[in-house]
Parts: sequence; structure tokens; C-alpha cells
Amino acid sequence: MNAIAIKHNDEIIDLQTAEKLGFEGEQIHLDNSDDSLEVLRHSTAHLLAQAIKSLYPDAKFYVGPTVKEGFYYDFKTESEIGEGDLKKIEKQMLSFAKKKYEISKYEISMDEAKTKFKDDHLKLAVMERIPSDTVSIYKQGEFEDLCRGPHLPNIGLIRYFKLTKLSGAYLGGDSKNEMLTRIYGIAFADKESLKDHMTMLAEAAKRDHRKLGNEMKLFTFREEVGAGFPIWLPAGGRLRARLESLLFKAHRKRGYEPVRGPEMLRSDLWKTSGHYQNYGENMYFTNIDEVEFGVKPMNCVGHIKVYEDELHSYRDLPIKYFEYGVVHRHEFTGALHGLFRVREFTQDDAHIFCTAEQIEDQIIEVVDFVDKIMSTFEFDYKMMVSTKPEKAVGSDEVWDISTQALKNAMDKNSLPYEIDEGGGAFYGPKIDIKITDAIGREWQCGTIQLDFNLPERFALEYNGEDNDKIQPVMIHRAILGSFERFIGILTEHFAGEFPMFIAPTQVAIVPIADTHKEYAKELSDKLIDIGADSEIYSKNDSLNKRIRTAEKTRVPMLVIIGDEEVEGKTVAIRDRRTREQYNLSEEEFLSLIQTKINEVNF
RNA sequence: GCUGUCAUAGCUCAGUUGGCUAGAGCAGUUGAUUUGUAAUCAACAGGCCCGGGGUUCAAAUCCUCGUGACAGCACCA
Repeated sequence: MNAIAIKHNDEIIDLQTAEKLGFEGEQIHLDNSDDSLEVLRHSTAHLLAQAIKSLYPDAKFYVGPTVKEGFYYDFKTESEIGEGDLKKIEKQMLSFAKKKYEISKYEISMDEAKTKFKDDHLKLAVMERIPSDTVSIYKQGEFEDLCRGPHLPNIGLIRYFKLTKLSGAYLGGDSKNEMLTRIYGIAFADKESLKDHMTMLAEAAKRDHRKLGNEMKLFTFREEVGAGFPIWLPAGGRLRARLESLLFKAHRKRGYEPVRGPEMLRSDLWKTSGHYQNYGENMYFTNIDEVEFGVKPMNCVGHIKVYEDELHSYRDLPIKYFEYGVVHRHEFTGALHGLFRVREFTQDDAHIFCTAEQIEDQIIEVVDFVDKIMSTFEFDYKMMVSTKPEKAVGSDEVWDISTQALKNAMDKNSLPYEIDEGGGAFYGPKIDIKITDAIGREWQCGTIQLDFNLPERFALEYNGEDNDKIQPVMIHRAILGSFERFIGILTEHFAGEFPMFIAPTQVAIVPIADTHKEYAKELSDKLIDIGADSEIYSKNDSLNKRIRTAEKTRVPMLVIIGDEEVEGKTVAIRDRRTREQYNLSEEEFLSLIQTKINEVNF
């Protein structure tokens, strides 16, 4: 097999360039290695542009890079392009590929390039960002594109690709700029891999929490209720209640006190906190008796008022308040996404009021708490330290101190993290905990925010050793982030097959005939006594049908009872995965369920 | 909010180029059947075809404005 490029000084160099510069190195062949796919997908992006240019001659092109999930090309044309046009474009791409055009490369000066592309304002915009005096042009057939490469030697090598998505994208990723058309695609070296990739996407779609939430009756949305306002159905309600109660105990063990602030507070308070100025357009307001109230978008102000209710001594610190706080935020319609992004949600929110000296210990304690919960659910997560954003309150000095405090806490305990420059909250830097969903998208769940500003703005204080007034530090933190998003991610993670301790229903009971219903009810009551929910499938359907229906709810355990079981006080257990059956005595069964429910402790 | 696609029964979907009373499966109700491990049979019921406005002899179908959903962009205290 011939090489498609070489690796020189850890850089992929295409053959066009290597030949000219006389570079040598390890050969890269057309396979599904990262290096090979990088070149293949980049050239496929060019082939896409070539096809677009031939179908829409007025098209202007911006950039066409490879990305984690394939490649895309951003362009602009006066014609309207819809998703239905993707097939047509794919066909055109194939017909070009069949012509096996060579991809050649030549270099011209920046001035020449600007003349060459003078009618293409998008290419001119690209050139604005290139510091060099010369640029390279890649040519295949009649089509030429300004590009750094690397590329395949011939477009005939492109055979197994698919255009996947069509959408808009702002020029340069800035919503102030014009919007271009973006087409996403994927390419592989062989047919099998392409097919496997499409199958993988289809499998991921099957565990989409919106689909499972509907099937499993966890939650729903209704047009007449409003976008982004979830409705929790009984099964979802039970799951959520289990999570709440586990987490409640975990907080109590760690010294948190449950509190509760009002759903809406006078706007003056939001002005003091800075939310009014910074996020006012995303808040819900109402006027009553000529007083304006803001529905809370966060719980911190409520907790500050709890803190202010009495005088505090340094001996009392840290003070930790927690609340399952319902918040409302008016998100853009286009941002709404199932339970992942909603306009009303409940945070597992807490605020720690502490001294400057306690910051590090408190941060570490919270990070441990996070790890305990994430590892229980076997989630992969990563932590990002986010620094001062453009919209920010407080002095640079305070920002430096607090950002450094967060990093120190992480560094001293050798906890790995990435930096998100400018990603902090307006009142302070933060550590975000991000979990990956079924198709590889990352979602922020937990957050730990260090705040010197709100204590200042609300003039919070405690009495120090010398009876002097000292300002406390606030740590805002949420572990799940919100019950909505976290349950959405849990659903995808387990593909709806929740473990016993969190499942909406622990046991499905199927009595064989009407005469066994009484025993079924007896079992069900005993299950409630040990904190387990069960459902009895006694409808007038065939036994097979009822077993099938129960299995389809993804309940973790299925028990069948008939004459033998009633007589011997036993249950027949059916394993959902293996379809194997075995019998247990009633006591054994109940203690098994109890063990499984209690095996998790945060 | 932006670009594109879409909206028919509780759910999943049919419904030809505008043309008779808008269909199916599942779920639901009522019978019959009482079942030993993944769909018993039958009958019934269920619709302002997302909402408003328009074009037309005629609109689920075409146009328009909303609302909501999907993909991505931008946003995410």
C-alpha cells in the first residue's frame, strides 16, 4: 500500500510538501489511525467544497477543518440549502472522487492570494488571520482552495464518507458576525468502519434520555405549559425522591444544615448581588403593589439572608447551608435540550461561609464529596478551573487571590484540572465538574465557586478572636448541579437500566393467576416496609404478555408467584439479563432487596 | 436569539400531483379466557390534522404570522 503522507518531527506532512522540501519520515498509510483520518477527513472537506462549488457556483468558502466527530466546511451561498440537499451533494462528491483528480499544491505570496480571492470576502477574512507572507493553494481538477494542508495525493482515495448534519454557524464563532452554512461529515478508510460508526450513533440515539424518559414515563414536556418546563411523572418522581433522600443524608453527615429561601425576592436584593445588572434579561420579574420582585435564578441570596439572621463567631465557621433550590432562568429557545437545559430546575445547592484560612480544606472536602458521588455512578468526569470573565464584579486583586486559592487547593492535593480562561462566574472563579453523555458531549454538572464579592456586597461579617468584625468567604457549590440534568445523564449512562438503589421501581411482581394476587399484595407491602417500590402486573393478560410488559419497563428485578410460591412462601426470581430463574424464600428475597438498596452511601 | 428541518389519536407512524366519512400498530375500555417465564381472541372508544390569518369551488396538504420540537452555532450566574 502506498503512503498518503509522512510523519516528520511529529508533524503530518503530505507527499506534495515532503517531495518539494525533501523531507523523510515514517510513512502514514490510508487506514483508520488518527494521523491517516486527519488527512483523509481534511481532504474530504475539500471534496465537499468542490462539490458545493459546482452545485452552487456563487458559493464563498470560509474554513473546513477536521474536528473530533469528523469534519465540516463553513461557506455562504445565495441559494437556500436544506437537509434534503445533502444527498445531492454527496452524490456530486462521489462523482468527483471517481475522476481521481490529483491534489496538487503550490505556493503564492499573500498579495497574490489576496488578488486571486478578491471576490471572496470569506477567504479574505481567513487570510486576515494568517501572519505569514506566503500561503499555499491546493488544487484538484478545476477547484482550488487556500489551505495549509495536509492533504491526500489523490481524491480518488476518498470513498467511504457521509454528510451528517447541516446547520448555521457564525463567522469566526462570534454571534455579532454574519451566519454561514455549515455542513458536517465523517469519513473512514474502509466501508466497515463507516458502517460501525453509523451503528454506534444509532445505538447512542437509543439511549437518548428524551426518548427513554418518554418510554419509561419519567418526565414530559407540553407545548401548552411552555418550553423548558419539565413535568415529572410518577416513575421520575420516585427516582428523583430516592436521589434526594440519599443526598440529604450525605449532606447531614458532612455538617450541612437544610434551609430554604423564598422563590422570589425584591429586585433591590438582585441589584445588590449584581444579578440584576449581569443577568437581568434572563430573569423572570413580576410587579406586585408597585414593588418589583425577581424569581430567583440562584439560591445564594436566600442563604445570605439565613446567615444574616444571627451574629456569628469565628468559632462557628465553617457554616454550611444546603437546599434543593428551585431556580428559573430564561434560556434562549435554541439552547433548550430535554432535561439537560431547561428554564426551571432544582439545584442541590449549598453555600459554605468560612474564614480565608479554611478555604483550602473546604474546597478539598467538596472535591472529595464530588468524587464519592461520581465514582458511585461510575462516571468519568473532569475538572476545569475557570478564571475571571469579561462580565465581572470586584477588583483584580481579589480575583487573583481567589483564583490562586482554587489552584493551590487542587495542586497541593495533586488533583488534575484544565483551565477555562474567562469562564468564571461574575462574582468569582470556579471549578466545574464535567460529565460526558452517551454521544460524547460534555455537560457541566457540579460546580465549586469561590466568592469574595457577595460577602462584600452584602457586608457579611463574623466576630474574630479579638472581637473584631471580619468578612467571611463564601463557597457556592452544587454536586449534581441540577436534578434535571443529572437524571438525564444518569438515564443515558445506564441506558434506562437503573441500579436497584435508584430505580423508580425495585421489583415487578407477576402473579400467575388471580388466586395469587393476595400474596402479591402482601409482598408489595413488605417491600414498602423496607423502602422498596414494587408494581403488581395482574392485568387480564396472558402470563407471557405480563412478563414481557414488566421486562420492558427495565425494572431491575422480576418475581413470579404461583401456587408453589404461595404454598411455600417463596418467590421465583427471573434475571432480566440472562432470563435465568431461581427461587428464594420470602426472607431471603426481602433481605436481598434491602441489601441492594442500602449498598450505596454517598 | 441565529441557520436549517419538522409538527396527524396518550405513544410510534401512514395519508399520492390540493378532491368523498383522515388510517394502522401499541397503549386504553368492555367481554371471553385463568394462564409457570418476552405479545390469547374479539368488540368498542379515541382526532379543531399544533394555534391564528390567508389563497382556492375545495386545504392535514399551498402561503403567512405565532407556538413547540429536532440538528448545529452563539449563550449557560
